[in-house]
Amino acid sequence: MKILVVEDEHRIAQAIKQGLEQESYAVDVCYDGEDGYNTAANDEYDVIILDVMMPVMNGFEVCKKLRADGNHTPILLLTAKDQNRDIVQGLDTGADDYLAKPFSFEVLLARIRALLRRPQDVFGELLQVGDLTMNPNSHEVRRGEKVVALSTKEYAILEYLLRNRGRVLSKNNIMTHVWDFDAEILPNNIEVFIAYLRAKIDKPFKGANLIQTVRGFGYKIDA
Amino acid sequence: MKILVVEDEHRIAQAIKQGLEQESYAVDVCYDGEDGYNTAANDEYDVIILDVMMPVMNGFEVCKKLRADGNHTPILLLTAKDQNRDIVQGLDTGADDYLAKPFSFEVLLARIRALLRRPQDVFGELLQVGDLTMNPNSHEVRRGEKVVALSTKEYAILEYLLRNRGRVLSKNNIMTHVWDFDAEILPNNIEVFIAYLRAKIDKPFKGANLIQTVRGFGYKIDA
DNA sequence: TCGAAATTTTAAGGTAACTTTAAGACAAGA
DNA sequence: TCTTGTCTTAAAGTTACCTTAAAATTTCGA
Repeated sequence: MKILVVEDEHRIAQAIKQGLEQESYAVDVCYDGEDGYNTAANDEYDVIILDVMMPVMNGFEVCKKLRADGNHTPILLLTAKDQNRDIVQGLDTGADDYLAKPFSFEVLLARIRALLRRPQDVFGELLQVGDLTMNPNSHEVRRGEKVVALSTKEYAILEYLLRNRGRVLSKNNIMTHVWDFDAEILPNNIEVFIAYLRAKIDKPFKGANLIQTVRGFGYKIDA
Repeated sequence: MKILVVEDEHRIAQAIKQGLEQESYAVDVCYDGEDGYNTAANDEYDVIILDVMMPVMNGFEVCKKLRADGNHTPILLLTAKDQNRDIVQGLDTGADDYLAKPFSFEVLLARIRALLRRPQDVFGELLQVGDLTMNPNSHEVRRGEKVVALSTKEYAILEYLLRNRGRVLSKNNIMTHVWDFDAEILPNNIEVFIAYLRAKIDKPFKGANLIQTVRGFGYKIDA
């Protein structure tokens, strides 16, 4: 899967590139609209991520031009928080989805997955460990038969753990994947959320505790 | 991408095979569980599609046996519509996803794509000496079948030894590699940790002692 | 738009696990 | 046998994590 990121802020562009590559996507980066347009026109990508505010040629223009060329690659627009009224315009230019900055990496990943998924895939994939299941489409989490209600952050952390089943994830990993790029939180915050998750998906059930602490390194989920 | 289909109903098996081949997957087919297990065990596949209801050996058994072998290939179970309550059991055996019959081909394709998107390298790297293994991703250390729990420092020292298998490492080497630059510890501290490690990975087991003292020089690990 | 409820964040105290130190016993080599 | 390096043991010191609760923030319905 090949993704093109067009974003003039190097720090953000690099963070996205690095994160996506860790998810084993192939990522190319362009730092302005014109370069982005040329790259997108010459190469085939599975998804294009376009920042709106950019020098030389903004995201809307790039998007419009690509569509005019008959290019149907799914496009995800990145907008600043207070540009919400521009979104309608953005989608009018032929973009498929948008995301307001700042956003967490997990949310970005989820949107990309959604764009890559075909419309027929109504039920989607199922993430599971032992008798714990998560349906990313319906957002439903179950332990055995019982449905478990999770808050946004709880859900995001659990999803991240499940998508890396068996692997130890540091608090830093969790922080950079679940929180906004520029968020600054205490490590203790992660501990608190892990405790919340355990209280909901482990403690009330007889079976093995799925969320495991690996002292000095982080946490992992495994049966 | 290579896919194994294990399904006793020839009509369905052939339909799946044909459809997947049109999507340019390489497809092998087995018509019963035992044959399926043997094929999966001998060949490397990217995804295994397993019918649950099968003669000789059912899908659950095949799945369980493959996982017991340490095979982590993504497995998609096919269940009959009214077997939903078996699903929990199915996922407990280590399957990654399931699909209730009858299903559309598009849904099957989407699920396969989802499975292929998963990070596969979670169980990739494995450090090994004799029957001692360390998985840096899951942080799991085993001697034979037995999982061994190590503290942070114990783990770090063992990892350093394993990455330099057969080479003699001085206490100073270990100190500078495992501790902070400015840490000041006694050489005796290393001896203590080596003793802890031996107590956990050598003493309780019949086989050869893996951690060896080289008097005057340091320690090495070797079979 | 306001207020209540839910969620997220911060903070502090407790605890078990881990690390370090120290001192005496032991073993190998001269 | 003596010296020196290593091993063992236990106690003291430290740290990472967990728990709890209150403060801050966000969400959402009236």
